[in-house]
Amino acid sequence: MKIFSPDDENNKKLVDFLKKLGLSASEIKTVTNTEIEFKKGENVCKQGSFASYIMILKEGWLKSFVENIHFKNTVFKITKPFSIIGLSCLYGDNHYHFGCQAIMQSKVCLVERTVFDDIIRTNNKFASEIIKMYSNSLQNLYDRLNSISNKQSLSKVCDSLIYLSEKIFESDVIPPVITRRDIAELSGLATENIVRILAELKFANAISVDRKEIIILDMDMLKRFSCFG
Amino acid sequence: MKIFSPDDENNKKLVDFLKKLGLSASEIKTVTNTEIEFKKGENVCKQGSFASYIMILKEGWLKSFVENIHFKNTVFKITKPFSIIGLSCLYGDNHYHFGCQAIMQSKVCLVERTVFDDIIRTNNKFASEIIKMYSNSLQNLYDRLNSISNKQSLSKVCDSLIYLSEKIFESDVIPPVITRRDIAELSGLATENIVRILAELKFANAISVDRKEIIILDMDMLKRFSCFG
DNA sequence: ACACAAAATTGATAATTATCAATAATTATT
DNA sequence: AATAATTATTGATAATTATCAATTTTGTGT
Repeated sequence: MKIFSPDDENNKKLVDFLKKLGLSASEIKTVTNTEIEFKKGENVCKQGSFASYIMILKEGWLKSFVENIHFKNTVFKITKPFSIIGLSCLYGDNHYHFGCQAIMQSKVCLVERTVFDDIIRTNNKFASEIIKMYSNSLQNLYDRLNSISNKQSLSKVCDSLIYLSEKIFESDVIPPVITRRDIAELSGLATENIVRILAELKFANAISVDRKEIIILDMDMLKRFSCFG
Repeated sequence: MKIFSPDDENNKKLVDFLKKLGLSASEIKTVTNTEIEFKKGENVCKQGSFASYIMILKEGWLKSFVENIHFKNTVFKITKPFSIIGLSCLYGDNHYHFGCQAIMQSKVCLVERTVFDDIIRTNNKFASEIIKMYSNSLQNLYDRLNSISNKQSLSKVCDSLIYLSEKIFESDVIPPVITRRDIAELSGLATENIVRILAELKFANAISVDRKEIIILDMDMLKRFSCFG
């Protein structure tokens, strides 16, 4: 799978994405006006800080997480192009309730919250598409919460692998951009446990591992482990 | 605080609530048309089942949770009148990703998903209010996830008490309708732990306990414990 | 008020997962 | 290509929380 596309091709894809959401040419211009680049590891937004922007990921990969004061993170979403980040801040208490970090070099369009809000209020089709995203975000969060809160470590890791494969990369291959630590944070476990459980899954022929790349060989097995709890 | 109101007063409050969301008189009639009563402990919706309805809680109290196959539940929300349940099912895969149960006798208005969707598409003010609810739901879920995934038991219980006091009952008093088990499910812990931790908090004079009623005496202390992780 | 059922409580123990420490492998930098 | 820095891996141990069993308290229905 291609993780990186040249800029012009990427621009076109972004515009296509926004068109499908029902934005007009001028609205597209507005929301793609400000583009910021983030290096791997940089914070895209910081939990607790004032939420000025809604963001659109144009290029690269991000992870979104909740963090406690001891900097233990739980990742609830891996974000691929083209996705909108920060919808939960559109209304409410105006602060980010999560943090977001680039897991590789990424480009993000910043849209002022008020601008985004104006478009929603005047563009019905767009509002409707945004509501779909909210629905999906909630469903994803329920699934993550269920995995992290109600299951044991093997099932949690299987859930993370299924999530990455089916929802994010849409491939049997989970590329090296995802580290053991990312999987740990996604599963709510310590990194050392991930290593051990991946070794078990490899031994059971459910996955193969080549350096940091993970290939899912037996999705049914992962799903059985996931269900077992 | 009053948990139960006579029917006529309640009808008026429900209509007021819906008016504030921007619904017209005829729309209000549509969404309050079908009213169902649930006994304490009854399922209002079942995780995994087909999502036909969006629901409006008219009277009583509900808890929403994610459940695994061994019936271990994690509660992520206590619902009071007047709240909308099931917005996450408005689009997406058409199944409930959570379960919902009455924790006391409750009355719920059922609104067909398609009907709800139609109103959103035609009523801008309502759509905007619904988006606010989505934002709040996401923010609440991030907070719950952070508590359940990143903290230790004392902090988790404090978070649950703070949530119940500030967001749900808007009072220092957490009434007996909330059981030890509810707090356990809300905190992602076993009931026995809740008993022990409540005893600790009582000993520290952070709360007082009279049978099932919990009174918060020192909210600052709870918040310090919550932050500590 | 009585009997039954449900919920809360307490103590003891087991299971699970995190942490720590040390090393190996991989990736990034000069 | 060499070196530094990060990430992955392994084993041993500690900490946390769940589970189990027994008892008490509280709530419900007749």
